[in-house]
Amino acid sequence: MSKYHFNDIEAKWQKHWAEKGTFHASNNSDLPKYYVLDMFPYPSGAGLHVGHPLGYIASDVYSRYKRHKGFNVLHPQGYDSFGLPAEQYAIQTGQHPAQTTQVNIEGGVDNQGNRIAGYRNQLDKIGFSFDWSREVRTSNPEYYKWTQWIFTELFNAWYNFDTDTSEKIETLITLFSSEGNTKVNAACDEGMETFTANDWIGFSSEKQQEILLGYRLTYLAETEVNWCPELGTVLANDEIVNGVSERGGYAVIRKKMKQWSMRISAFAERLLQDLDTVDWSESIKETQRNWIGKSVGATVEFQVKDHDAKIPVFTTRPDTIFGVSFMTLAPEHELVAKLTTAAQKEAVESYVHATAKRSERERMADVKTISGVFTGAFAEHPFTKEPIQIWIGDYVLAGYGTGAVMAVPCGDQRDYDFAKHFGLPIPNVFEGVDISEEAFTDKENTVIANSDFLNGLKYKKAVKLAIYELEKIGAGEGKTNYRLRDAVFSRQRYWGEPFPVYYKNGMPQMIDVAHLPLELPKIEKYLPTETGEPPLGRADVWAWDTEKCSVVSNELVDGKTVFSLELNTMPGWAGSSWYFFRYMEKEHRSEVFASKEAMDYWQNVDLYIGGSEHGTGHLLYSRFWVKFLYDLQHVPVKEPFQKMINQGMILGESAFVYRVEGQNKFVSKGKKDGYTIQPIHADVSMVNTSNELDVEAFKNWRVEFKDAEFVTEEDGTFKVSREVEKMSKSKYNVVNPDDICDQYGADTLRMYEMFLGPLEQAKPWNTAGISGVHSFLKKMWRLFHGGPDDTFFVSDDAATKDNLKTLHKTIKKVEEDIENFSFNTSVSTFMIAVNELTSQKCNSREILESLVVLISPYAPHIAEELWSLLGHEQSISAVAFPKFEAKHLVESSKEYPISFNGKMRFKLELSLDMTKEEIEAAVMAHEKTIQQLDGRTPKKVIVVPGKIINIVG
RNA sequence: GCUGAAGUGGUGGAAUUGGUAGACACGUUGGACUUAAAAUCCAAUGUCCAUUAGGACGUACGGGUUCAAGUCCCGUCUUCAGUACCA
Repeated sequence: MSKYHFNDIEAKWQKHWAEKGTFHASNNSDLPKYYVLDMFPYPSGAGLHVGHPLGYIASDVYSRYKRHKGFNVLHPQGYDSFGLPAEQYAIQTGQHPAQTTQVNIEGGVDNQGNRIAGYRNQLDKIGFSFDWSREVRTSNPEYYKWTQWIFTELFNAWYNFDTDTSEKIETLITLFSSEGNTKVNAACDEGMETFTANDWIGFSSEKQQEILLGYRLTYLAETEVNWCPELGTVLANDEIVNGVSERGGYAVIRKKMKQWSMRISAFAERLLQDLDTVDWSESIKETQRNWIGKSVGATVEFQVKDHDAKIPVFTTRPDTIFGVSFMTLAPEHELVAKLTTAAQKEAVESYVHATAKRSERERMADVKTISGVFTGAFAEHPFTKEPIQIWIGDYVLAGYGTGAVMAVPCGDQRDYDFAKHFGLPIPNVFEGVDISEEAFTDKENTVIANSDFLNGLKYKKAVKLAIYELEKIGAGEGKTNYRLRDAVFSRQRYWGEPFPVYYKNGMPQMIDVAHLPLELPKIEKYLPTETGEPPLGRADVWAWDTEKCSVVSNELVDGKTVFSLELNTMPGWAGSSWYFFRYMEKEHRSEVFASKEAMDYWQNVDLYIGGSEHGTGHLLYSRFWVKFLYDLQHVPVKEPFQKMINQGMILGESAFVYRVEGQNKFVSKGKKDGYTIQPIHADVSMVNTSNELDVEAFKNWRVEFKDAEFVTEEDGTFKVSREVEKMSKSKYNVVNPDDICDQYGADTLRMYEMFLGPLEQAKPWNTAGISGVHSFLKKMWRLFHGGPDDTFFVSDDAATKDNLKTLHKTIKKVEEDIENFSFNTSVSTFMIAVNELTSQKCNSREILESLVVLISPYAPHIAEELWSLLGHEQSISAVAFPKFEAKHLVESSKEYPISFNGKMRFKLELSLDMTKEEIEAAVMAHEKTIQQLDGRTPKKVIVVPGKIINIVG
């Protein structure tokens, strides 16, 4: 073989790696461990486009590099295989989602006759060093058994704020029976009643269960949820974008439903603090901080006049307490109905009704409009005892803080606007500040005035004293508030994990791990039932027999030993919140979710690569579960992902043809002037690298284009215009990696994706540019094929000085680049190395062997092939990375740039042994210097040995 | 509005600590080889002026620090991403 037959080479080595299990990681190795993880994909029927593998290629380069560096590398892959598309496909076609999912992963033909390549086949073509023996699919019962188990563990736990850990529910029960709940500092539902030990012992079992539910880390509660009627399910906050569903863009309304929730809010402070312990980008940490939304301030209680009620509010500005001139409640606030006077009743009710009717989106759309109604009631200022009007207004959100605010118009712009609009007083509590135009919100320059004991104090001191005084009179206390809400965990869907829950007398009961997994039942249709129950409501065999410990027919439900099972399923993020532990275990997967030995060895993910779009969902939920599992000593780590890199999106270059408005006529890009045109997408596969459209193919693309007229350029070609957009099927700009592999090879694809630009940056894909990388690989191949008739040839002669210099500068640069995830620049470095070695006519074994190892993380197939041609029998994958030796880069002279006033004018080769004075003398004596100076005497000469010479004057 | 990131040739991008701006590629132009094509190779390619020698300008814009600024400082603009009546 003398030509570079990449297709043969790549198929050969991919087969070899699979057969030999080359990349299977060992769970007991003396080598240091390194765990590299990709965010696992949802296997959609559309298959991979060239944007998807970018992160996988980067992580694969790093994994292979780490193996060369002597690490035992775990680099697994799997599928986040529960999800909406498979279910919607099931609704349309009746095909079971499990079947669709399998075809999408393994390839085949779906029941609509579409040929599906299959994720696994597509991934295999790219030559990843994944350890497939540890594959995970979240929809496999063997896997979701443990997702269900974690759910039951959360159910059987509570959060103790005194020790700041999750504890077993038994410890809480013990506390309740010995001292009631008055001293317990736990995360619990709002408005939890207080009781003594005697009360507790006297409660019925149902009552006790109900109370415990208010403390459990996953709990059932009537909550106001984001209901999406089109999708027929509730959505979590992070599944809603701009007030509509992230998937499909459907309207979302507020609705009260009984739902499972996760008490993630208990972990808010730890989720925030531990961000400092991980090596993530500042922007993604910031996204998480915003989402957690910590704010420090105080709660203040306002006594309502003539009522036995207090209204608690949260404020970050207790220092402005004397600036309160009214209060505003959210229209949904529970006290509204009670407080409203008869005179205001009608106005208040119509306002409440009107806001309830508006969707989230409408409410967001006009934040500018100020609206509100006076309730007629008054509260009392805690210090001055002055009466304060109580209003309602939709600028106050029911879901944040206490759903009520103390309005300080002089210090808050929204309160200010509200006061101006309704003619309410605006007292000024700031010294020397003009508030006739707008509120004064700056904290730094605050000096408090007109505020009794706070007068003359600056912000920080005033806050402290205000809280102290509030606590003294029992009207408030210091308090930290978080924006992070508990996460709704129920979905009214079929294709998700069933809850391991049955109901006895209306109270939820967990199924013991010994009887898990609780597998999804078979149903005929994947739609909600006619009575509005979730799809599982259609199952006939969906009841739990507590004696047989198995699922039985619904007909057997008797309320004594056989009970109804939960009809909701878990959300998409359940399975992805712990999958990184599952990969660690390969031996006893049905017995444990991951063994202690495996977890002690692998610890956490050293490098996690994936998109930044999971900043608030997946990354927050998995951190929460890991902290919980850590508290119960199920896992040895507090954080799942030590270092994270977020790869940028690869964008597509869409092709547009211009259609003349109202006619079946298209004009080429250069001819469009004078026409009223409308751009439409053409499939990029019909356009060549010079932007010429294959007109015949275009005519055949759509029936309506068959007889279209085409106005071409002078040379007869028809040109499209290009625009960079997100890669998507609907924009006809998708490039399939399979095609690139067939045409140029996986090694070319891998190197080109790395060469495109910095990993974390968004960048457009341009197939035309791939030829540069491809010719580079061919050129490298030729370096090893300098024998007669281009046969393989390397010599055992000693390497020249130049050869060694090229090699070692390459080792140094490539090593630094990989460590810094600067993969694009190392591809350039390889090109420079091969260009140099080619012109040096290098065929030295010593040099070429090292070169092959250097490049093998990037282009593993060609590296394996050349390695075996060099006479090695073992795979190159574990060969030691070449060692950099600085001695080969030592220079005796330097070509100095000579600048005049900072501008480089000429270069001069000088010995590096020379002193500053000698250099200066040599430069000043040079004829070009004399010519440049033109008789002037320089004011100053800067000599930086080894760097530069600058002559000033 | 707030937060974060970024603005460099026709294009993707490089310049890791202030020290030769535009590495490495794509594209374009010209040439070699070939009956031809493909493949390969060679040369040119920031803009402007100049026949050459050479010169002026040049890293979003305006200032500043420095012998020297894409890089540091101040101000402005633009783009992208996240988030938003958060009290």
